Amino acid sequence: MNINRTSERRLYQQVADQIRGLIQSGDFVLGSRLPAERELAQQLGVSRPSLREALIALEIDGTVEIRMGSGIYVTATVERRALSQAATGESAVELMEARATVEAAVIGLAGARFTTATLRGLRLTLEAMRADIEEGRKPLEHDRQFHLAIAAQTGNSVIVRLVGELFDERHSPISSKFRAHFDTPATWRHALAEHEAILAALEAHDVPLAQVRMHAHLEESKRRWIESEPR
Amino acid sequence: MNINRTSERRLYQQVADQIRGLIQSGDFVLGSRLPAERELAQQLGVSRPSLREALIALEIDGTVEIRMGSGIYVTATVERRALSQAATGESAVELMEARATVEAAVIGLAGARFTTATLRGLRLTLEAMRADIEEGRKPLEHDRQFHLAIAAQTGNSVIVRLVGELFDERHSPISSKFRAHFDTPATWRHALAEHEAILAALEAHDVPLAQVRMHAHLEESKRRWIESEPR
DNA sequence: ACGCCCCAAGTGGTCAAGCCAATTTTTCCA
DNA sequence: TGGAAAAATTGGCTTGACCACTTGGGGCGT
Repeated sequence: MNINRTSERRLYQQVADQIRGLIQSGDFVLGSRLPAERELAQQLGVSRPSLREALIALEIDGTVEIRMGSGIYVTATVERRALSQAATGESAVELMEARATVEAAVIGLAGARFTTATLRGLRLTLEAMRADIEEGRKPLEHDRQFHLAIAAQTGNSVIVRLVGELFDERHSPISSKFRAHFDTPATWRHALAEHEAILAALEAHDVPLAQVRMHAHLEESKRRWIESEPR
Repeated sequence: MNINRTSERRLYQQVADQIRGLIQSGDFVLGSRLPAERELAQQLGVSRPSLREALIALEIDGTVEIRMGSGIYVTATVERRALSQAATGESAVELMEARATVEAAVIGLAGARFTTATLRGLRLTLEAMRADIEEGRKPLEHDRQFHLAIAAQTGNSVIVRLVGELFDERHSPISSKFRAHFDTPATWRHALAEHEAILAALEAHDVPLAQVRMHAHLEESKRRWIESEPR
């Protein structure tokens, strides 16, 4: 049907999205049973193992429930999940503003506690981030490590957990899935430059400047994220 | 290896958990490449298609990154997620210090946005809190309402959620169980007086003073909590 | 006529084997 | 010694087969 074999996305992702689209359009109704695997695979023009991979993705995100011997049942619709998100009223804007507020306060608390050794650790994290970018890898892990290392300087594991959770909400694979081209080497390079500016302020022991720069970094990250939202 | 073929869980879920366990135990290191699909399938005693289904689950939850022709790379560890869930590793001290940090930042953001009407609403909340105390009721709900009303002035529902979650952790039934006599009318009256001081600063439109007083309030609340800890 | 049991068909679960495409490594030649 | 090409290794996807569970229909007994 509509599988783009030249796409960089994995086939299971395309097939899963296609099924979500069929559910959203009403072709597959909430609570109803989908066509059997063999038939659905044929309809979508893929093999049964590939369809099964797509169904796993749909099972994980709660769209379908799979019952051996019985069938595949629609348990959630894209609209319902969108509604659920709308009900909490949380958006990317609010998440990033919350992060900016929290992490600016955190770096304010942590800023005076950095030593030469811990600053050096931050430096190494940024160098690892740079190496990731240059070698074509997503520097997500080292990005996260940078934010958590700053939070860790507070010596407060609740703060570390909060910063980690907020970071993960920003980067959850499920939320990122809807933004095909968001994180590019160019955007990662911007993020790295902003991290460098934060580190420079910490190295200068200028905590207020570090706060301003952390806040600016997260505002910029918000802007990059929002600009990539499909409209 | 350790696949339970009588288990009701799907094979891919068991295999995915097994791989998470290997990552957590250090057999597979963050950033490193896993054994190739064919080898890993053999090691775990499952077929390659079954392993691939497990890898999809791990890709979706961010544990691994899969690169065609290159390999499967560990991008997240279970330890970090375990750390994220650690309630036992966190103390009352850390929770209250985290609250102080976050809520001082929040009132800094919210402070300039109060109007006469919203300040009046805060006043009514404090009067309800006083009535609770005088009538022998725990003013917990109005205490919470006071903190959330301030957070609500930011217009950011993520911030409201964070403040609410941190408040609830402070007052969760499980954590409160260990402190049979912590909250007394005397301690509540102290808390109320501190809330009054915060409100006075907001009424004077003195946001920095409101921040200092919110911070002091939560430090005092920490002290009251810790003094009641059984030793 | 209704209820129960058994069997067959239809369903998902897992596997083996093969081939294609991308990446990495090794080898060969200039 | 370095670069290019070939080979090996990697993941991606397919075909086909068999196993296990569920459901529905038919037949038999009360």
